[in-house]
Amino acid sequence: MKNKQAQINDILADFDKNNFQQDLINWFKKEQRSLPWRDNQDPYRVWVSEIMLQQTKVDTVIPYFNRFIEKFPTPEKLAEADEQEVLKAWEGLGYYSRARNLQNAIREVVSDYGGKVPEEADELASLKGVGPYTKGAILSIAYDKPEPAVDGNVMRVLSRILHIQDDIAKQSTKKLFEGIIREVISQEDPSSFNQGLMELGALVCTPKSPSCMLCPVQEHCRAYQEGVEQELPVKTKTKKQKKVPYAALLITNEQGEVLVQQRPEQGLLANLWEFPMVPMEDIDREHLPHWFFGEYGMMITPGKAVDKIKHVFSHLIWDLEIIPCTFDKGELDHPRARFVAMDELESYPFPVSHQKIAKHCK
DNA sequence: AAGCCGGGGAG
DNA sequence: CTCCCAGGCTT
Repeated sequence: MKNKQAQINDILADFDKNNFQQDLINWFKKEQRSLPWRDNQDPYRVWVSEIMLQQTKVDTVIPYFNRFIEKFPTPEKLAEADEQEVLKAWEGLGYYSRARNLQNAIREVVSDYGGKVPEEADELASLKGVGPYTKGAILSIAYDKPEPAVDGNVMRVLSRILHIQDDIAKQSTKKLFEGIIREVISQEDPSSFNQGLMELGALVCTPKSPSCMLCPVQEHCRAYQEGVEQELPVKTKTKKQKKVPYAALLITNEQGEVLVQQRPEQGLLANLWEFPMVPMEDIDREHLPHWFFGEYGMMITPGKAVDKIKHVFSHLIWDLEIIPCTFDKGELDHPRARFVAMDELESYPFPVSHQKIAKHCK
C-alpha cells in the first residue's frame, strides 16, 4: 500500500458514515447495560473503571469497582492510601501493576494537577498506566472529546464492518484503526460512539458466533454481506506457556505462625505476598533443606506433599507442590520474610495461587 | 516486534 | 483443551 492515509481513504470511500453513527448511537442509548461506572461522567471513576476493564470482563470488574470506589472515593483518598491497601483491594483481579501504576498516576494528578484529571491528551498520556486506549476512553467518555479508544472489541467490530484483514495482533493495525476512528467518530457524541462500538462487541459482535440478525449496524457490515464475519478479525496465534515446577513450603513455628514473604518490587506479582517457593528446576529434592538454610538461615524438614496446584498465567505455568515442613532450629534471616499468625493472613494481598495454598494451613 | 504481566469464563 | 477479554510497559 502507498501510505496509511491512502489506505484509510480507500477503506472509507463508500462508507455511509453518518447513518452508521446514528444507528450505532441510537442502539447504544437504548440497549446499553446499566453499569456502576456509567452513573456519571466523573473522570476519576471512568479512569478506575477503564484500568480495571483492561483484559478483564465486565462481570468480574463490577464488584471490584464498587468496593474500590467505596474505599477510595476520590483521587485524594487513593493518593494517601498505603500501596498494600490498594493491592489488597485489587487482590484476585490480576495484572497488579495496573493498581500500582494507577495509584502512582493519581498521586501525580493530586500533586501536579490539583486533583483534577487532565483534559489534555499529552498530559494524560504521560501518566503511568495510561496508554493510547485509556487516554482515548477518558477523553471521550468523561470529557466528550472525539478521540479514538481502540480496544479488542473495536478492532473486531470494525474489521468486520469494514472487512479489514490486517492482523490485529500487530500494533501497526491498531494505529490503522485509530486513524479510521478519527474519520468516522461522531463529533456530537463521541462518548456514545466509542462506548457503542465496545458494547456492540461485547453483546452482539462477539468473537465466536456473532448475533448478526440482532445487529443494529448489519446493513453497514461488509463482512456480513459477504458471509465472512466468522473469518474476522485476522489474528496470529500466541505461543503456549512454559511450565515451571516449584515446591511451596508451609512452615509453621511453635506459636502456630506461618512463614510468608513479600515478592520482589518488580516483575511477576510484584509486592504481593506468598509462601516460600523453591524452584525445583534448579534444586534437587534432597538438597531442599540445604538450599533453604542458605536462603533463610533456618533448618527445616520437609514432609509429604499434601496437594498439587497448577496455576496458569498468560505467559507461563506454575506447577506447585504444597509441602508442609517442620521448623527444627535456626533464626529467620531473610529481608522480605516473616512469621504471621493464621488469622492475620487475610490482611495481606496474596495472588490467587497462594490463596489456594493458604487453605492447607488449617 | 516480541515478551512480560493474572485471572476467569465461554465453547 | 483454546481463545480472549474496555492494554500497557519493557526490551
